[in-house]
Amino acid sequence: MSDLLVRLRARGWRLTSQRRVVAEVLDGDHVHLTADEVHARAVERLPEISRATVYNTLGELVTLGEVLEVATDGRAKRYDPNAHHAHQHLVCSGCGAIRDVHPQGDPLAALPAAERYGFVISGADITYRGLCPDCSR
Amino acid sequence: MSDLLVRLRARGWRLTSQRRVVAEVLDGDHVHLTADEVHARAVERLPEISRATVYNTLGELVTLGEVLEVATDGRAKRYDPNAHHAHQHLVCSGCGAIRDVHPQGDPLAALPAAERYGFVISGADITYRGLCPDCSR
DNA sequence: TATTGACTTAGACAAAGTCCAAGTTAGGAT
DNA sequence: ATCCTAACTTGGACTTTGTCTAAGTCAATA
Ligand SMILES: [Mn+2]
Ligand SMILES: [Mn+2]
Ligand SMILES: [Zn+2]
Ligand SMILES: [Zn+2]
Repeated sequence: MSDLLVRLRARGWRLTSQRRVVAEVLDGDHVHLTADEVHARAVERLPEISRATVYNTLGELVTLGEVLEVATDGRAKRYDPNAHHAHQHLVCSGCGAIRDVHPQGDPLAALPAAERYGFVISGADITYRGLCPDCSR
Repeated sequence: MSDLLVRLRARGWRLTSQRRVVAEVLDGDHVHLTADEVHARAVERLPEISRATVYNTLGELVTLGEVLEVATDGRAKRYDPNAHHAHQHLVCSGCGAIRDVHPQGDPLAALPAAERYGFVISGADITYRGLCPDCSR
């Protein structure tokens, strides 16, 4: 059983086949699937799984901090299992490919107090945009 | 007539009452309205204006580079008339308020070549997140 | 003021996501 | 091992956000 499922069990989650399959589909690096993509892959392993359950499970994983929601374009949200390692995203404007990146330094340092409008700032999300090797040829 | 309408006229646009109203609604600083918000305000001035025209006009303004599309959350896109002055955004996680901010330095400098995966990078969008003075009380 | 192609409109359609009542089941209790 | 039940899942209705089209309107030129 994956570390994720162990943590979920420890939080009182029932380990249903549906939740196992969603967790399996989200395993890996540079994974940024939409809810419908998660559903399509889950259906391959568990044909009767419903869209509602995929949305429910993804939402619960986000609430628990096990998965990040990433909005890279104006389209569907993407779900990112790499939640325990702070990172930013590099997105191809041609094909939509997404890579995890780790810029140097603290992005908050670039924002002077005079530009903070009295906000208590908690973080910054950076989306680098460009063309991947395939799309720039 | 506003500078924007002059520029549109110079590009061969017909200056319809609908387009004037959309341009008026988008005037101002820190303006980041959704398409439906633009429509609601436009209807106050021109009751018969349709949703389709608001979407069409916003899309045209974006194509012409007169308005920016901003996706700060996973919800509706926001339309930003401050397109001729590069800037980033500070968003309140409580109420959704958005401020334009101007961080120092070049955000691309923080991304080492080893983290670029062969992409030709064209820019970076930064969303600072936090709580506004009202929401942090 | 007549003409006409650009523009606008209402509403159908689509994509992404939420919600609910009814049925199923994981896991603790016996 | 079986029972029990709160937690979970399901299909489908519904909502929000956005796109598209056919038919009607009108801004700009002559
Ligand atoms: Mn990621
Ligand atoms: Mn802005
Ligand atoms: Zn690409
Ligand atoms: Zn606020």
